[in-house]
Amino acid sequence: MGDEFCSCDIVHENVIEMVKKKMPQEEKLYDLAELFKVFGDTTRVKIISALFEAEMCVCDIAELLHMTQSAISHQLRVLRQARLVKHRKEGKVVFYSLDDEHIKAIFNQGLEHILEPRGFEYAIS
Amino acid sequence: MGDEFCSCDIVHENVIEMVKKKMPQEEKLYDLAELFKVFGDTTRVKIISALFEAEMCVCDIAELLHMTQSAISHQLRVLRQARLVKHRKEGKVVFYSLDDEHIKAIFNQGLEHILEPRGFEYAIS
DNA sequence: TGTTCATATGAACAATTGCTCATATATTAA
DNA sequence: TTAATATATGAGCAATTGTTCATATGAACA
Repeated sequence: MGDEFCSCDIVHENVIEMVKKKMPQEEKLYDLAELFKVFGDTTRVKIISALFEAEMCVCDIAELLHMTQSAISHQLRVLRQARLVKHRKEGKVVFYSLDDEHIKAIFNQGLEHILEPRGFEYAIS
Repeated sequence: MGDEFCSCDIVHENVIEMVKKKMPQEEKLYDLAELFKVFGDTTRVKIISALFEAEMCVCDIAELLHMTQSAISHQLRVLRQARLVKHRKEGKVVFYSLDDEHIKAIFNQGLEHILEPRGFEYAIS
């Protein structure tokens, strides 16, 4: 009532209060969204999927995905900043690999969801 | 060598071939990225986090998050299309709730990752 | 029927994002 | 040092995204 965000009168104040108390800190939810954002790009998912199988250098990944070295390097930077990949230098060549087991877990959970026999369509038309 | 995407000579063909064979279908990876993309927005994460606690109507969510009814409604549409939320009508009021258990799983995996005592910073600066 | 109200939706706009291109950095070898 | 090469990075641009605003839809009720 008289609220500046919603003109509705039907507001369940008790529910809102309860949820407000139970919800994680705003900052935590922000960080969570930032993490998922990193996974929310086809190129990055492909890179992660590739590194899931083997350590690879920038050049290998570019060739594998048929993309430019620059594009791959830019995305690897994002993955590095999110600490999802590690890198190891060997002369001029930089080898990338997955940083930890969490990625596999998150990744596989997502895959299960996708593969569920429910006729999903993520068309954001 | 002579590749159109990378000017490097150091390409590990055997690794690339191996990875290429093992990687999931391109389409699956695309769908996976689309799923994560839905989780990759603060507003949507907040909505999911709220519905994690209780079923709520559009108006409740708008008030809880201090956002307009329109903004919330638009985001609920995205969540609906990704089949992450269900809705139930009761007169003029539409109640939303989480669609299934997978969300909790994916969500919590992400939180664990975030909460790991490693000094994470997802600053995409 | 017409009015009220909860929600949905289309258009427009600003902010963000992912790529390309050019160039910088860093390492190796001559 | 200079040349060659693997990777990194900044600027610019097109495409995408999230919000606002105005309006449409649909349900309850006088």
